[in-house]
Amino acid sequence: MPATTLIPEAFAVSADDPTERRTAIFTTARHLLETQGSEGLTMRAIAAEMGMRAPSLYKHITGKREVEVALIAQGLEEAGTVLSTAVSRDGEPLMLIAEAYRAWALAHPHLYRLMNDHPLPRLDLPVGLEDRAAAPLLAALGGDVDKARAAWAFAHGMVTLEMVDRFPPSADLSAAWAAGLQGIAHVNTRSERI
Amino acid sequence: MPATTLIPEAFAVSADDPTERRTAIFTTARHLLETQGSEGLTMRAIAAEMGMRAPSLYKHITGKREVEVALIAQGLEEAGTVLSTAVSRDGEPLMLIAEAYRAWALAHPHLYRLMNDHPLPRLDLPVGLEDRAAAPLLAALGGDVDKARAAWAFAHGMVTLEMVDRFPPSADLSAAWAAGLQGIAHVNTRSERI
DNA sequence: TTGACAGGCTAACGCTGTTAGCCTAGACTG
DNA sequence: CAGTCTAGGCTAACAGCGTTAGCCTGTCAA
Repeated sequence: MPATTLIPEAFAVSADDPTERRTAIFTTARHLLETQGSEGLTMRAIAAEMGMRAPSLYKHITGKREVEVALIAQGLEEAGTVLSTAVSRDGEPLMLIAEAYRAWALAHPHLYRLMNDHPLPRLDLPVGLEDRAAAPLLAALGGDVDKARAAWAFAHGMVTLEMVDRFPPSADLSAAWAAGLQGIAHVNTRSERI
Repeated sequence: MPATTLIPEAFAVSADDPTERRTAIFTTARHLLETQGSEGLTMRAIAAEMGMRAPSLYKHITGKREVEVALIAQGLEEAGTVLSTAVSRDGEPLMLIAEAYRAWALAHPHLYRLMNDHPLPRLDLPVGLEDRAAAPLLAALGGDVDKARAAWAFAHGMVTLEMVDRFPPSADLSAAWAAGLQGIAHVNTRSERI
């Protein structure tokens, strides 16, 4: 339903473009998720925020899952960008990545959980998106995938445990981060495996 | 309602003890959680499994949260025991703990998630339970709390990422575990902080 | 002018946790 | 022994969830 069929649909983003309503749904959903958490992300709430009723959303999307997948893709995109930007600054790449990872996760805890608490909808995600988000970390560790996985798991663990308030208020988290990152960065993975 | 008031309630665990029905509810809930996951853990399902209706459960418990808290306490207790037992075997304590942690988590993924995806209900948990579960790891790292937190976060991250199928099937997880644990065990936390 | 249809709407279904209120069998008391 | 109390079942119902069916209306094309 572009105004004119001369313009291919993919480029016909105009005021009454059908994808605009979808985008608005995703934007509203993102706002709800960030401000109210996953419990506040309901179809009725999205619709209400847009001045309509929940069933009408289904004229534009197939279901709630599609909204979640869109937010997950958004999150991966943003996280990848944030990490790429981080390594371009002055300092030790691994530390810069870790700081950026933690900061982004804690700034968007609900989105982070939505992204990481369940298997990725890989079939519905842009190809390469997952790898793109992981690339800076892998590069910072010299392409050592074992170290990269260990560092990722460590960061993910630190962030999620912090989110669920699992460390005592007195805990020196900087020290824990340092212990984990330095250890993983400096260990000789080759010799360990012989 | 003990048969005789001569016996203090806390010790009057008999066939018609009111706590028995509660225990049965928790046992049923545990079974449902393990076999069907958290989605299968519904009040109606628990009741059905016990041959009754959901509202009747509320004669014995205050709500679903109490069931969850009981399962979380159960899980912490079991995990603590498993880790304590692990270090008593032959081998490097940290490795033994890691293997036991991973094995237990993967054997009870739904319970593990229930325990770790949200803040602990500390006020409703037996005192010392949390510390008891953490003690073996802290001991294995010579009482270094920073290393212990790092190792815990690493293990938690590895396990949760594995659970949500985040590593490619080709990933050598043993190598990633080794990289993380060796690194954290051998890093000099003191010098890092100066 | 007429027909198609995009995109709203209401009603409703089955699910969730939970509450209110009823009923009955057994136990305890006068 | 009769009467009362109550533990512990029950049904009905509520609000909220995602979702579907079916209706209606304004806009646009032929």
